[in-house]
Amino acid sequence: MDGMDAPRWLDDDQQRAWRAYLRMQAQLGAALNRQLQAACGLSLADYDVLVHLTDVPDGRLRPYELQRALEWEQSRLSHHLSRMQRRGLVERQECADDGRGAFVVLTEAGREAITTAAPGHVETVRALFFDALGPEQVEALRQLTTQVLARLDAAG
Amino acid sequence: MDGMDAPRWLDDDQQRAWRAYLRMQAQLGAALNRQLQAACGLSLADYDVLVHLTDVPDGRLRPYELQRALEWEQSRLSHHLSRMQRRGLVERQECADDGRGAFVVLTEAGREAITTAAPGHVETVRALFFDALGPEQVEALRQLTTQVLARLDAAG
DNA sequence: ACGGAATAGATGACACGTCATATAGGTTGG
DNA sequence: CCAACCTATATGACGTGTCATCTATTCCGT
Repeated sequence: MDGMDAPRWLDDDQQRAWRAYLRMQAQLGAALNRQLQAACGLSLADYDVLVHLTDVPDGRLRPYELQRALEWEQSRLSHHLSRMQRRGLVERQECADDGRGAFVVLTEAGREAITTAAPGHVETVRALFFDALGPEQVEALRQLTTQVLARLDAAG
Repeated sequence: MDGMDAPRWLDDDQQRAWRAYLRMQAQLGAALNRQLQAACGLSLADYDVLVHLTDVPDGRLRPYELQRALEWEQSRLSHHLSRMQRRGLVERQECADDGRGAFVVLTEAGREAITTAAPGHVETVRALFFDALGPEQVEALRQLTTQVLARLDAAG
């Protein structure tokens, strides 16, 4: 799959685009993380977990459902839930239907954290990202990322 | 800076674009990391460090220069260099001019690793990313990421 | 009913990142 | 000259991510 013979490099336009993308990706992620951390002590990962739990009746999901929704590795989720449990953001419950299974449940503290966090986070995403772009650019980005995702899915 | 009153949510187009971006960002990064790891036991971070060292005469830089080039936190670089040193990819040398200072030097193993890794890595970037896009899309991406970067720099 | 395969989840080891702090050497105004 | 300060770098603690592996169930074909 790799041992190529004549390495085709990226052309100048591709280089520029790639570098800019990598820089933006790193800085944007860092900025969003800092904002969330400062505003309410959550990480982006915490935020994503809490959003998914909030979106569901009873704030309660099987870990494997959460895993598929987040597209995380199983052990990443398991470790992360342990840490969030330690901080009181979620709880684990046994699952009556399936002896192997469990439930992750949003606690009151968890629900409050995400409720507090969401407006500021969305505002930051807008301020740092969408406010810099016109609607055509947003559409172009959606289109282009979707195409790359299709490619990634195809590659497995 | 955050405690907004009436939270303005993202509109549907923005939501779609944002979700697609986050998904692509995560999956692309993971795929590139896996490829590098499988092909030559390097991480993306290793790769970036080695590229910068390769681009310079003697393969030798002061850590603070490397830090600014990579836009990494200082302690991240220091820790990472320690790990790379342990694996024999770089060495540390004392700096005669400045008693506090040091040099990071590419070892032979380091130079060989990056030489081996680069073609496959570039090929993967092309295969997973640029092959999915037309030239106008590449230009649109460059433009859009550059605008966001300007915004991020301004927010500092 | 049973034995093997698949599924749900947890865990330990270890790489990676960040924050706060430590150390030591330069720089400079008085 | 030297005290206050700034710069270069390292480190320890701790949160995060991955891989390999372990356990307990459930499922399924015979």
